[in-house]
Amino acid sequence: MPELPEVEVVRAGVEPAVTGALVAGVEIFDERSLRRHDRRTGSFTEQLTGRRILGAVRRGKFLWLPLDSGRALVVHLGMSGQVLLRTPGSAIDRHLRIRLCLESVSPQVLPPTAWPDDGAAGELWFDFVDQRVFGSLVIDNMVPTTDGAAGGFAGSGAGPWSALVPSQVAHISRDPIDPAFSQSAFFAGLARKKTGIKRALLDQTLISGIGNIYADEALFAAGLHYKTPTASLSPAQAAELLAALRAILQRALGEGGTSFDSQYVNVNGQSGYFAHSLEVYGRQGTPCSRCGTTLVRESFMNRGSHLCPSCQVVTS
DNA sequence: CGCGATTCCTGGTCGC
DNA sequence: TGCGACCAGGAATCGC
Repeated sequence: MPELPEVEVVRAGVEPAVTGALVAGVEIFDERSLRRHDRRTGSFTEQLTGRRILGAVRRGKFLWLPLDSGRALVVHLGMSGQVLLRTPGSAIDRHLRIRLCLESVSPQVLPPTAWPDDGAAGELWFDFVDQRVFGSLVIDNMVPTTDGAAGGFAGSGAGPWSALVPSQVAHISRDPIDPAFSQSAFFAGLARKKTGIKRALLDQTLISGIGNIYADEALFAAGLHYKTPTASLSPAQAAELLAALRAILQRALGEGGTSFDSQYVNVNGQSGYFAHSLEVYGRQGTPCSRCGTTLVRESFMNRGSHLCPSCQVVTS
């Protein structure tokens, strides 16, 4: 389940390989991965073929590649999406949905597993692989950010596209490790909403990049029950929750993200290690690391919520 | 207007 | 052993 750390691993992996590359061709193996593309502005293939990629940017779980046309290729991994960089001639993945054929890529910026060892220098496959087809690729127009800051995290890249964001991403809030994230707006939003804290964390409009795994982990770290009304949080509790979110996202990022199986991998097909560091997610039936109480898994919002019934109780 | 339920989708797993 | 039911969940959309 790719969340912010997993998407950032993908962004950092593709950035050096795609920046400056020319899209020489597009192969569509499954139209469902283009479900969110608005065809009224032109076909996906027409708007991508012949364009040059200028960088790789991420906000929350959304990734986009600005194009020299002024638009951007927006990538969302959904539940099971992967981006794999491959040398032409590699075996076809079972769940390959869309392939971009890239040209004029300097061999020295390719990941080691994509180094060409024959006459294919400068050519690279950008494979969008997605088993459950919840992810999507779209070509979108760019709009200015409301605060004038960068649209998202772009690594070492910058350009005229920096203070722009794809229109399909504009309604998503900044994520908590974005330098332009507004703490005051986050706290004000918590005070204004009339809903439970986990629902607010998963709703990407107040804060972005958080999914089911890191929501459960952060709520455990902050000692909060998932149903705690957002408006009931004290300033100290809200600050502690935000600090917990940042700490967990940064730690997961440092470990290459969370992988349970081959469903989430980096652009070279390798798994991250954060699954070993999870305190509550998937650990129902085992003792809480803080108090020893048996952890439980409850059904909430049609998904699992993992928590310690002693450390995490509704306070109001 | 905003919250919360529904929908999209596949493959692994479980029970009969 | 085989087959059907069920579960995992990000985010747009719809209904109330």
